[in-house]
Amino acid sequence: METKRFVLLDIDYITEGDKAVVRLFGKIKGDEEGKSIIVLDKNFKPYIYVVPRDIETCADDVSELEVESVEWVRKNDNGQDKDFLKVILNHPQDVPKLRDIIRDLESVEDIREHDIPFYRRYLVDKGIFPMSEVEVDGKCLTGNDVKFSCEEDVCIFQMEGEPRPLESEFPELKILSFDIEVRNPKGMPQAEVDEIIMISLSSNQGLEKVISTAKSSLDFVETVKTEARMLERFVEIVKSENPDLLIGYNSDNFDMPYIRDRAAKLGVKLKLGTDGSQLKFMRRGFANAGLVKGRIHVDLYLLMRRYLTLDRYTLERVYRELFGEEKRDIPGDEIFEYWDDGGKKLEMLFNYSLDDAVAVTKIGEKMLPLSLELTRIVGQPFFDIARMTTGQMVEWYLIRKAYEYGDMVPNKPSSSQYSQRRHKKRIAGGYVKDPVKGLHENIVSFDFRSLYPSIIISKNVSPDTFVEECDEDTCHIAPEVGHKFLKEPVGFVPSIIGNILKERVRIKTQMKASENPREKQILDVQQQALKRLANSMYGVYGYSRFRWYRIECADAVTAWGRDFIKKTMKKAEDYGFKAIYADTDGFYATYIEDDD
DNA sequence: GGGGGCCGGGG
DNA sequence: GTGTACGGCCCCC
Repeated sequence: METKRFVLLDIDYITEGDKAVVRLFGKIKGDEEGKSIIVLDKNFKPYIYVVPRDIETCADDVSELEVESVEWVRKNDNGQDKDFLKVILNHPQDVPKLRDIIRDLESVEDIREHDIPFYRRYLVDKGIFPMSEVEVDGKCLTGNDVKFSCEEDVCIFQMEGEPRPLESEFPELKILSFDIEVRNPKGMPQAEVDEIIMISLSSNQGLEKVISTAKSSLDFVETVKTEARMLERFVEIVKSENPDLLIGYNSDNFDMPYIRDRAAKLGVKLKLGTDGSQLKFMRRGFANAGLVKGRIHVDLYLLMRRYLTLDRYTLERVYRELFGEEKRDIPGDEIFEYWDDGGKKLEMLFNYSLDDAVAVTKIGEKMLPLSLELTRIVGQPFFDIARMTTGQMVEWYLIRKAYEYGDMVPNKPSSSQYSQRRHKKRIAGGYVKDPVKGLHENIVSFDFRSLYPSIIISKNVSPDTFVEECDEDTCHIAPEVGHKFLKEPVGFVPSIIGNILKERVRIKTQMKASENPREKQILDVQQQALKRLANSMYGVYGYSRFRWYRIECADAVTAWGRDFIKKTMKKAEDYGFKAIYADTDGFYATYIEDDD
């Protein structure tokens, strides 16, 4: 038996025979530092919970079906302990196959936790976190024992027992950015006819390169004979650089699909994965996501839309916002002219293209740490986190916490519940005072951005403490709307926000005490991530798609918020401030100086 | 006023 | 993949 320690980069599962095998993709720590590893776990089974009408009949009925086994469990469901059946299935794909049959059984009232992807279930149940270190016992496999074709220098490891999470430093990650240019003389590029003319690459460890079919005296340009060869070189460089993160700008929507289409046309295999697999795509609603196994493809465009508030999100605009300097730009419809020119203008095009890749690396270095910390806190793969809304992150964080607390996760709304929620009269939002016109001096701002989390904690606003009938002794009663929340016990969401805020205070203290600048910086990002999470937590009550949706909770929080902001403004006026403008989580006031 | 359709980024 | 998901704006009735 051997032990391996690695940074968990990604996770998925494959099927061997009729069994699911979980694969943990990582980068080894300690001996063999930096080498890629794929850890196989054959011993995790999918399951769902069943709410029985009559538990014994129900257990019999379910056992008749093609299931692995049935267990009786007791779990807390929205504040009450109840009996459930845990139905363990043979394969993850049996879940969608069998859940409707199970739900329709006469002895079954409902099914729960039936739509949690297998790899996410694994991360939650095993208590391990992507971008953190994990330790496993087991043995190395040779190529013949492995069912997928893999590069020979990747360690394939058969796990035995349980993975162990380790307290770990923030890992040093290798970033490789890429950007393609296309010769499109007419309209937007069409992969059917418009060739890729260059691929630019930039890493956070100094690589700066442009691969192209054109010759150049510029030393960062590598010339290849054909476009097919260019794509092959791209794959070779990705493999030899072996980055943890592959990043682009709008690459989910443009670069990745374009590379795929051209490669298909030219007969080039894009074996970019550490397991030797080809570039894949995942449907994600309105956008597909480019997937490279064992590395994490991140599209910065999506992240910038989330983190920055701008009128536009072009690479140039984002770069200017973050670094305060202009980046040169060639309009897309002129690129072919620069290419065809072959001289000075082509040289400009090479520089521009490399600049784009370098800018992506710089933006990534600045903006990725926050998402990486959120990954370590929420505990879902970085690939997913980078494509989630904050609301979804909150939900997955709560799912993990529900498991830790022994709580049953609420179901997602059915489509009819969803449209009911959407059509309910919108709740009153934050307090808004229209601005007083004019130019004001001596402005002070009062910021209550953390107001909602504090209200949720102090008023114990949670779906499991919400009650219809109650008096002021045992309940907090919201102003205006009158919703009631038990003072005791502490609700699920208030308890979690309380822990987040406590943890944040601990990290801030540690940060202030730290002498190490790198550590200080990491701790600072950690506390920012916790703040973000705490401040987004309120959203789960008011967003119609969420499992913990409870409009009365959202309604009560904003009611207490308005109450609080108005009282504070009143207080401020007593001290000589005059409110000019207020909106939800803060207000601006001028200080009226005494004339005497 | 609310439902449907389109767009964002990329070249 | 234990899927199929955004939010803002414009137009139109």
